[in-house]
Amino acid sequence: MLSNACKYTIRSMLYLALYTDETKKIGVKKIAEDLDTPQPFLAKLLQQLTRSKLVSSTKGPNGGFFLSKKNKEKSVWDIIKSIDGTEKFSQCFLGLSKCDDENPCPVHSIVTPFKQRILEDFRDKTILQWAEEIKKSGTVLSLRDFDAFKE
Amino acid sequence: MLSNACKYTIRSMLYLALYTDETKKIGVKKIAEDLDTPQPFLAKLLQQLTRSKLVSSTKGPNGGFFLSKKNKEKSVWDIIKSIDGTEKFSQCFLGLSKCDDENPCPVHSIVTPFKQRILEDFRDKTILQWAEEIKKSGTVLSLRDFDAFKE
DNA sequence: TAAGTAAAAGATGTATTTGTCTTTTAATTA
DNA sequence: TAATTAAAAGACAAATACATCTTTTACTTA
Repeated sequence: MLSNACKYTIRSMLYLALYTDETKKIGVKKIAEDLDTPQPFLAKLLQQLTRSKLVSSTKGPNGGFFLSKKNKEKSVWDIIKSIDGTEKFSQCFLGLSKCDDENPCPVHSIVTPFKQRILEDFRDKTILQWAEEIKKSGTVLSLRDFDAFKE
Repeated sequence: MLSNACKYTIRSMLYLALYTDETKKIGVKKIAEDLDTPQPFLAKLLQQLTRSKLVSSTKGPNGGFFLSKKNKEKSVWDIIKSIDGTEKFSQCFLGLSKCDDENPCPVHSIVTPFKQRILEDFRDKTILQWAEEIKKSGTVLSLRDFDAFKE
């Protein structure tokens, strides 16, 4: 459903929401290490998100990527739109060209409510809300053991 | 979630379940035309299914692909196992390496019941049952207008 | 203002998926 | 048994996703 690229970027956004702000930035190198993702690939993706105004960045010493207050109000859907596009979410799970309520594929009645439900979360919740849920539930964004505030 | 290859083969299996049996076979050319799929690609896939004993075939005049009674008792899960493999269905939707009931990702509680529900259908229903549902609901397997019994 | 740092940009490389083409093998039937 | 038909098999080609490397630009700070 989501490409690797998109999963990397969603995880990065959640990571950045948790550990950065206007005064605390983190470089790609550390992000990629902490999240256990390919570094140059992630750099490209973050640059793309920066162009789409979903992520903020500054160059030079003490520079890096971070999420501004505004950035944290963006949705996961915004990320998906920027990286993968949204076609997959409107297509039939079995690839039928004509699949709707009148002409349902065999899994239509299972897939449709799921899509609606997950799209609600993707569209209506902010990155910040997601990040707060993660903090509460103790979810780990990577198998690697990292300390976001370590040098 | 499913590759094109897998979607093509599932549709083909349903098509074969509806329109073929030991006495009525159909060649790739017609199947590909009717389902609007790339012909040589579908041929490869059907050959693979034949090797996996999910589809039956005979060469020569009046030959072609068909589903035997036994073939029709197979599940969609068997097709997925043969074409895509099943890893995707056990992986976290957001790509987190550690995501389970104790350590849920933000969409875990939405995705898990969906997966369980759709896996039931994939595993427990037979191809024949799926095909019968399709016949009842009038679902179309392709945008193209085809007559399976036309020469 | 020079040195150092980190993102931006663009070229390049690799793997997988998707798709095609050609030759071979097996079955049918005239 | 020769001609025909259709699948089987394997080599090949294109597109996309995934990933890296190198150079340039911008910012900081000593």
